[in-house]
Amino acid sequence: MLLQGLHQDGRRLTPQRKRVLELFERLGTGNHLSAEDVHQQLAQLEMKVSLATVYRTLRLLANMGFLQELELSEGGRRFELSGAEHRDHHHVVCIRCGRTEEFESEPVLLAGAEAAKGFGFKLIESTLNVRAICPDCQSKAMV
Amino acid sequence: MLLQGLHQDGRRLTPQRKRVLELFERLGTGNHLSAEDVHQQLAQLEMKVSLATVYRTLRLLANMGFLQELELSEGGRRFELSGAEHRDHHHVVCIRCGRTEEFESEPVLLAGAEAAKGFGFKLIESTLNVRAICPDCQSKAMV
DNA sequence: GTTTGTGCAAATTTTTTGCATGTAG
DNA sequence: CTACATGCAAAAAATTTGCACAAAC
Repeated sequence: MLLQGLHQDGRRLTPQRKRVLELFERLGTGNHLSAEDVHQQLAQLEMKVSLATVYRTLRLLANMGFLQELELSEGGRRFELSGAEHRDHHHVVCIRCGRTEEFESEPVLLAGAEAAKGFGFKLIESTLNVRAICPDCQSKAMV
Repeated sequence: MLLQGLHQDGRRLTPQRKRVLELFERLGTGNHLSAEDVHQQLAQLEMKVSLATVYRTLRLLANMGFLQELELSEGGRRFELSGAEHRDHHHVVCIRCGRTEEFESEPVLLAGAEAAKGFGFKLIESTLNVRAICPDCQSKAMV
């Protein structure tokens, strides 16, 4: 899968690229790694990859859709494996307590795909973020 | 509003903080500014604020909820005004160059509202984030 | 063999911080 | 008055890049 994607664009499958992707797969979804994290984790596994290459590889894998770039809070961008579970799922988040519920919606995906197409963009994925207040927080006193 | 929020935490309303927030309000929707952008725009308006203070202020305003940090752009974080006047518009973001297009979609809003309702949440706003690759970046080499 | 990729170190870009001075409350 | 905030410049992070060498195809 990685191999085909690479060859399709005249790119090469190197040990470094395999290592980076394998690291994410080994950790599973839900792990948010910065470039520095990836570099250090690989070093600990005796599979050194230079930091510059980590950066280049993260960008490559994200562009190819294997990884997903996340919102960066403090200190750098983070990436996670884009697994089926987290793809195209949407979130309802309580802005008070952070409680999060997930849902799916075909119309939303469709709208996202059409919007991308309308601007000439190549779609990767779309996520709807609904900011709301959960039942518990609604019944609590306003601050 | 800004004043109250600040005083509540023992903070002060300075001209600099007012200027940064006013800049976002003046530009209105559809503006995703990096710290550097804010700094330059204010300079052009003869309302200089040091870059260090811009960074400090963006973080403050985002924490207070006046600004919202956006996901996914190369070369720095971006902020936009959050609030009733500018809610419910969606973004198509190029994951490589950060180019962002906005759009609206009734079905998306509907889906968000229904999802919130389904979980018993009280809706505040919803934003669809579409990750994609823009035409320019599709044609550029990746290394 | 080509052509692409890597490592290294240096260069850039982005963000934070220490400190003296200024100022809102 | 007295915290808190600003500006400046320097420091620290984060990311990119030039180039010689290595290696995938």
